[in-house]
Amino acid sequence: MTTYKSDFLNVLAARGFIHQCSDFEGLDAKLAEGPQSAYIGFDATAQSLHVGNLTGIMMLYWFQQCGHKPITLMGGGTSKIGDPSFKDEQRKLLDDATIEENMEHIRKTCFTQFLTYGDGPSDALTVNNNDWLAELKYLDFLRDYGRHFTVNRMLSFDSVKTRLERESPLSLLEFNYMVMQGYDFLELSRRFGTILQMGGSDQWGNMINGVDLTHKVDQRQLFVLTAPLLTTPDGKKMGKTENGAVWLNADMLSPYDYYQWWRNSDDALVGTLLRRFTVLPVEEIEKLEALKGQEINEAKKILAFEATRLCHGDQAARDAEDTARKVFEQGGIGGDLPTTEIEGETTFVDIACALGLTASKGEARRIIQQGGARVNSNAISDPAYMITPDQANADGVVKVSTSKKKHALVRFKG
RNA sequence: GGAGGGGUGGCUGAGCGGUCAAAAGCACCUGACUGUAAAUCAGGCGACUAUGUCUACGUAGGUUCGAAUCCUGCCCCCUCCA
Repeated sequence: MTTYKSDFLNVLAARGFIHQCSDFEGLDAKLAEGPQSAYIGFDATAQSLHVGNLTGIMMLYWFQQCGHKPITLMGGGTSKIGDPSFKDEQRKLLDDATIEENMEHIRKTCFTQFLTYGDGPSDALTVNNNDWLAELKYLDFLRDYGRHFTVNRMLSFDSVKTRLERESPLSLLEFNYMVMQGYDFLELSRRFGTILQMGGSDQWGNMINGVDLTHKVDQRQLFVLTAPLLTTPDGKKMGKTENGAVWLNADMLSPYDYYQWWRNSDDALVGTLLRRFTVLPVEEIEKLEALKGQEINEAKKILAFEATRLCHGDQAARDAEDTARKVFEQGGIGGDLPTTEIEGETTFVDIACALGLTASKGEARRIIQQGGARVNSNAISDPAYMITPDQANADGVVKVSTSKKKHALVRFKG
């Protein structure tokens, strides 16, 4: 493995974050000189970020750990456009209020868990690109910056090509996304002396535009660094659960579910995930990923615990781990399981639906027929099965399950 | 503005008057095998007050005993022409 002069690149290399860089030597030299600032852009299209964004957050985390200043750029302005990269369809446009609300929520619930914000030299900073994008004058912008972008080149990016090949319309608005993103980098370099933009490898095209633009306009050298996209061994994108994205915000995905998501990762990925999403020393990770067969479960437990700890804190991680152990290793009940209170008896079908274990009553019935339904760990087969107070344990709780992995609790009032 | 093609379930994509809640594939769900993994295999996959009812094939109407399928208006997309 190549050894760099800068701590940051060494850490990133050791932890599998490096895919491409516009200029390794140049960047390495800059970083070795002293504290620098780098940024990553985040969409404000939802109330929370998800594991897909976690690679970027971890890069900023290490950047800060190495004494540099990370900047989280919220795409308040660009979210009004929507990144068309590799998408088939035009995205829905969001209104300003929603974007504003999303940004605030993301900053509070996601970033502050991983980064230290403040005014110090290596404290993190959040900026909103709407601050400068919203004020651009169309004609001035075209004359000053538009002339540096050739359509010939813009058309050559893969992100655009997919759209064109599918004969799926790409509006001028969306086509401008990469121009805006390029301009962001220029703006940050002017405002904060930012020299580096990081991101996933799919962002390479968008990112490199900022380097070119700044070089042409300000004659300054900036850098981009991309991380390999996280994929399953068969090449699919990672980051989905049965209910959608793996959110970082506890309101949208409970720490227990978050823990479980990591706990269930693919064997082949455990090493990669440990490197990327925990802060355990690399030597320790090497030992863990050497485990074979069944033993690899131990590595997964550590992965799940550490990843949950980073995102939700020590206590939440312990609780999640505790619940998982009780439920899966002892066939019992844990406090982190979703719970609902009812009065009197109800059908299994109704309660499974109310708890969100199934999407509809029909699905609940189907699961009973298929043998996935359990009450207090005993399989049931009657579609009209009733949950009654006398099934409750000493704590007044009944466990209902709709598969081997989906459990919830029902508590009786009184 | 003109000519032609097209809009079908989460996606791809068949159907082109009844047997269509709509083929097939992907995705997803449950089970079996395992190790809370992968692969494989079996089954499932609109909703509900459930042998029935309701909603669904861009949208609004019409023809018909009966329409995703035929007709008309409107909206949107693609290709070409002006």
